[in-house]
Amino acid sequence: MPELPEVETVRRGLAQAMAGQRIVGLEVRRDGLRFPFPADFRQRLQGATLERFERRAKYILAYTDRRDALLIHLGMSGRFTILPPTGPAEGPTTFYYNQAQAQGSGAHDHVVFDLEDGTRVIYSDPRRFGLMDITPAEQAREHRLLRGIGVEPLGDDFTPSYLAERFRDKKAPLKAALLDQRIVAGLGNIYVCEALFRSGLSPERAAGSIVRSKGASPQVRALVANIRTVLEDAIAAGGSTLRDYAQVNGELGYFQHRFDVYDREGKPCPRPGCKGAVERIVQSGRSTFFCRTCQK
DNA sequence: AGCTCGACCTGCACGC
DNA sequence: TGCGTGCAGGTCGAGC
Repeated sequence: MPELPEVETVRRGLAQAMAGQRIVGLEVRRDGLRFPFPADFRQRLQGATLERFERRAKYILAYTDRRDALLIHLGMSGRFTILPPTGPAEGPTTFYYNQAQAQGSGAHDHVVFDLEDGTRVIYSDPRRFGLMDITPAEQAREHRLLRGIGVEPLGDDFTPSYLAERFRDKKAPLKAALLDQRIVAGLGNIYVCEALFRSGLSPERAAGSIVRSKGASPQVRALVANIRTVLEDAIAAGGSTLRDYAQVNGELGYFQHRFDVYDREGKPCPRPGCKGAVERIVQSGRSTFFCRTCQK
């Protein structure tokens, strides 16, 4: 699922449902996801109050009143489902989580949080590429998985001169360079394709080739601007969808979004006046979608 | 040092 | 219907 905009949408949804609340029950149904859960994982979270939710790259950091941070990555297929209490309409202490039953499955529900107000939050992840870890809050941003990650593309440090510096002399194709989390944090396969399309840049082109000897070229500037807007647009779409969608079935993360090129192989190029078609190629083992006519 | 690729998992869409 | 194949929004670490 998740690239930066989806993770940000999930972060906001979790904060809305969980911040300020105590975890009164925590069920951990397997040994781990991508990595084993720490031995004291459950003990450190059970009874703790969740204070605030941050995002770094595609990671979510949930800080507790015990000076811990719960580190979460959704991998490819991680999802959170929020089930508001539907009781106690039918009884003083009974809460019905019938939405979960309506959705069936549950086979991949790995971690279940029960909060003091009766909300239940379920993490499910069929492929189990996601991860959760618990770490002291002060060191959370220096966690081994976060150390070395590049700048936030929506932050002040993501500038044309930064990108030019990191791309200079780089022979890897633009596609691979933008997927490299050590350079820019949070881009994934979809938004790299989309940002390159908006910029009119070929994903096959060497990253260093858009850098002028002096520094940031117009192409670098355009790419930086387009990366920002493609992410902001997606967050806006997720945010607007979040309200309705989360009310319908409690799920956070996926939302309806139109892409210009991603997963549109063979379709006409959406650029007005362009006669080209969207092409699919494979770069470092992953699909790239682009229009050869307008992306140079 | 920089880059590519396999590995980690399950589910789903497709063609035969 | 069943089976094999290829594909999926990520990323770590081995190996060139």
